Amino acid sequence: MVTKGNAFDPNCPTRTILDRIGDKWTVLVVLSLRSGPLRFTELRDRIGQVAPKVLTQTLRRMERDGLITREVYPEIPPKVVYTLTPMGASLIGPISVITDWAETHLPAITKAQAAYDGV
Amino acid sequence: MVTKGNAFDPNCPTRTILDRIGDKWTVLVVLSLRSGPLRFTELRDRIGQVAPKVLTQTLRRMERDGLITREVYPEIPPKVVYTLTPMGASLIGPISVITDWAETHLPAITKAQAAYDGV
DNA sequence: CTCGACGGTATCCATTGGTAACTGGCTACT
DNA sequence: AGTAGCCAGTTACCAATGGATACCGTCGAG
Repeated sequence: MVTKGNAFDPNCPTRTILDRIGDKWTVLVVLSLRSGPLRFTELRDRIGQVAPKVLTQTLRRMERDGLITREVYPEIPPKVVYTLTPMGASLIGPISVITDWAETHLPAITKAQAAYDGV
Repeated sequence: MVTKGNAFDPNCPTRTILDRIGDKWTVLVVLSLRSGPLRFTELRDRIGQVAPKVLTQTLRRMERDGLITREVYPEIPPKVVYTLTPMGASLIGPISVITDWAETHLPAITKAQAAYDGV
């Protein structure tokens, strides 16, 4: 019944992960780093409208979770390079499944919303 | 190739969906309704520590998105039944991919966190 | 001597997530 | 008669989070 590693358990493993996946920027960082390491500002530019504070938070959390590595080159001007770890890269597949679903169903969702709001 | 329906576009379809998937309770609702329709309190009990206000918000949003249907029986005491739509049910697959990933990698993540915090 | 590159902080405000208490109509118990 | 309880929420309120804007230090270039 229900799930194995039970999503309904407050201490549930899955919840922890979903909080990451669901995070607005984590997914974008993973996709951005897919084709190779990037520096802070490169990520910033690539992702778009993300505040530096928020990007920093996201990257720190991802580093803590072992999804990316952060390498600092003590040069001037500073250089920091972010790279996907193998575990981080392994997220690309699952993420793609979700984005595919999203692209497939978005028209239906938009339609449903319009219908609901119209009523 | 980056994405098609580009996740970096602020008006991106994928972002809209990820906001739902990432929502703390939506996933739990989908999984709860997987095996059949449920009433409000049944959902509440099944999911656990969710405040009624928050559950209501979640359900309304899901209804608007066309993921569930809400049927009201004007009885006393009231009866409201929530059911997955076909579109809602089609989310089970993608969600499972994520939860599988989560269960597989959780040990590694926990370890990474411990290592990071230890430093 | 001022400017810009880089990788961030500091400060502040708005939105959201969440808690606790209450509603209303009816029935069942005492 | 009074009281308690069921269901499906709502209301009022508070804390945490997300995000915009501005600023920092160090250095070389002009």
